[in-house]
Amino acid sequence: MPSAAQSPPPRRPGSRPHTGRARNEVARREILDAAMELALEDVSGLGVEAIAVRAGVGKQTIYRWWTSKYDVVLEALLERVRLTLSRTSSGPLEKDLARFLTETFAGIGRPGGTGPLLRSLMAHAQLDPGFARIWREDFVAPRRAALLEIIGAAVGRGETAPGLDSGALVDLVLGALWFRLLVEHAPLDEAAARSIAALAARAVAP
Amino acid sequence: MPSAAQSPPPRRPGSRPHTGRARNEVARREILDAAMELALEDVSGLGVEAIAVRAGVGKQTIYRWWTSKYDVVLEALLERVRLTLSRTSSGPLEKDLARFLTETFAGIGRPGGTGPLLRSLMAHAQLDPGFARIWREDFVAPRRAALLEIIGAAVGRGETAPGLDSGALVDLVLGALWFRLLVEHAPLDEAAARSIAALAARAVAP
Amino acid sequence: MPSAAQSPPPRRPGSRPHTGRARNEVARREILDAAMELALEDVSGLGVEAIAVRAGVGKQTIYRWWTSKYDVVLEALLERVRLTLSRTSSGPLEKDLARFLTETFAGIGRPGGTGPLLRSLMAHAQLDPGFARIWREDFVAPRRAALLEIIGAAVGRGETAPGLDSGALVDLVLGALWFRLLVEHAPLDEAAARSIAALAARAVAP
Amino acid sequence: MPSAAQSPPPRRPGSRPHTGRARNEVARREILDAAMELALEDVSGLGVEAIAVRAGVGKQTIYRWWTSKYDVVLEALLERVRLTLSRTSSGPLEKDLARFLTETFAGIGRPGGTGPLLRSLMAHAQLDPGFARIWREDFVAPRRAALLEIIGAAVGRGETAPGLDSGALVDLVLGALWFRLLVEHAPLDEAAARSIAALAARAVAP
DNA sequence: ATCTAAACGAGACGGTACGTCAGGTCTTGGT
DNA sequence: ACCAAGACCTGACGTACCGTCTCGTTTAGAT
Repeated sequence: MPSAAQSPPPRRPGSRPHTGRARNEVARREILDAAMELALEDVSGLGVEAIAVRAGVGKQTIYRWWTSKYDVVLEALLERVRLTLSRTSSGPLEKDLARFLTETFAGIGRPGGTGPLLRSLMAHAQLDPGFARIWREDFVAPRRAALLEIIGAAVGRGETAPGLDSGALVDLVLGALWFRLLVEHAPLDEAAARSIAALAARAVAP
Repeated sequence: MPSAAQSPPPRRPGSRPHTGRARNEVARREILDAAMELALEDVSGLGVEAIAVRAGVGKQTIYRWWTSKYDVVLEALLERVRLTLSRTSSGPLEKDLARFLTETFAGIGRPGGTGPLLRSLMAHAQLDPGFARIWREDFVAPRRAALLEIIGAAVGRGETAPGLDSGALVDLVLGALWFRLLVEHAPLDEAAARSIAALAARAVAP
Repeated sequence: MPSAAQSPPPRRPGSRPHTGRARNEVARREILDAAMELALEDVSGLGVEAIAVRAGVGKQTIYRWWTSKYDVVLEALLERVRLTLSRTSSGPLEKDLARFLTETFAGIGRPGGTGPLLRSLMAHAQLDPGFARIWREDFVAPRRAALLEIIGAAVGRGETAPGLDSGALVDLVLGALWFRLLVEHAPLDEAAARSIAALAARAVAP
Repeated sequence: MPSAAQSPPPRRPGSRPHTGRARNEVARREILDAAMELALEDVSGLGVEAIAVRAGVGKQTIYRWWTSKYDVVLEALLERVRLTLSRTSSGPLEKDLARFLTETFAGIGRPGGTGPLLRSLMAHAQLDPGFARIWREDFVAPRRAALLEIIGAAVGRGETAPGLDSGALVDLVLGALWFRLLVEHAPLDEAAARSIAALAARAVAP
């Protein structure tokens, strides 16, 4: 089940302006909301059929605009967390990292939080290369970029040793986060955030 | 599809010595081998039916001893990598870590390596809580333990700062590994191993 | 495996005119034809899977409209023999009965005839009360009615003694037919038809 | 699932008198009793596994002596009804027939009677030619013979017309019985017995 | 005001894999 | 050699969900 593009289907710009009935924005909203609701209630109960029924929509209306249920959920997720990325980096690095992680953990771990959803999407990315691409580019990459920005600011403030491999550091931090989320061998609480932030800060200290 | 226990079903030791036909060890081997073969060839083409056919075995014989195809593959994987864990830690820490990561990356990335299989199992653990448990306990935990041992040796050699949160460090290192494996945004090569090892070693240096 | 209703699922007439894709009549035909073919070739090789494959149809499409393979075959049989019932009764009774039996025996005994199929359906009716009902009502009852009509005509012509229990006579005649078909201790040939017709005619003669 | 021989497995008479442990007659009884119990309780719940469990016996012990569960049940049935055949024929024919039918109907229709069992065996005979043979020879044939004897006595008493096809008459009578048992469109009560007997007697009257 | 192409709710369709079930055979260790 | 237990192979079953394909209806923009 390859998945390739997201929401708006490819429409060559120069073709014809438009004809026929316009897309029903209400249906789009209903679908996204239904998908997110179902995902938060019980990820395993998420299916195109279920989304369609809850949204009061035909299955084809979903397949017309998305290539799979995961594309739907990802789009819903992206809308929901669009403004969540706090990029303020007032320094020092350890504090910025701790804040970043604490905020992220909060959004994930809160009851009704996005944790199960994120896990499910990451899981699907392992099975569907097409989805893996948009998952990587639209969800993971921005979060890596946000962390890179925080680290870059620290570099600018001269808080770091020279020759730092920022990319690797980002992977250490985000990796720890995801690893704990996916394996559930340790909690994602504030203590964890502080521990990880402290280690990461020490790793780059001059 | 909940998954709970692994291969040998719970048989209280004191109950009865045994009666009836004994388990066919050949069949067990054939099943595990078939599962591993199929998984390495094409993880997505892995199904109970396919395993049964290739192993020359009835489906029921698989369901009698395992709860899902993932239990089978996990057991096969565990047998295959049982002795892979190199726990030698001659120090210094950075070198030990680099070796650990390099070896691990090699087993994963080699053509015909276990990378796709690991990804698929990690993915399934997100969907099946029962499998998640045995995955965590039988596969992930031993690898965390191996790393903890390496770090513990470094502590013993006095290479580390006091007050180190070893668990968090393990999660940074393994997390980075898994994060790159799952998201595929960066290669798992020797340079990556060295980068990660260097950062980790710095993070704990006194 | 209870079986309850036949082909068209109950749709209350006043509810809704219809929505969604209409039933595919071609598929219906293919299924019935495939079922009948398979049944005539080898009743024991009849299975939902086989029907589906030969009809070029998904199994679900069969289960959507019928409750079991026997419902399918019965419907196919009913279509095939719909007009087989010769109800002409020119008298005298013995001749009419002989003709009725001869024709029936021919349809049953002919190579590629419905004999094995009828036996299989009668057998299944013993195991599935739901199927027994439609079998009785849709297949057996019409044949009893046809015989009753023949006998009724003879009564009208004054060929019979008063106080005749027509139902019992029908059961004697059809019973003899089925008994021989099911037990196979004696042939179903024209001589048999004449013997049975003669005895039945004598039984009701004034 | 062809079924061929009944209880005692083919043992060439001249071979060896006997060696090894003797057949466990208790097990045989337990098996037959368990089979009959299950058959009378709920024919559909009858299976080799179930019989074995209730008899406290291994499945193999059943398959060693019988070829299928139906052979078992048939043997149990034959033991149970061995002496049921009342062959007294004091005349006149109509009365003898009525008595024969009434007694048979009673054994079948009584709650806990053999009706469902007979139906199930007749059904199985349609699916298994091997069983059909022993069913015909060991169960049906004796009952036909009993009726033939009754009719033969009537012939001897000069109650019948010349040129009577006794076989056909038997099939009319037993056929009516079986037809009503298998299709259940009419009761098997005393009135039915009298109706059938009356018609049959008239059919052969001089 | 009409025409027309597209979107829509509904739901039937072909397909794949699943997990279950019963039948009949084979093997173990004990009697 | 028999037995109870129970693992084994086989093959069909009925279910679930997927993604596609009609239906007949609705709606917006072009004419």
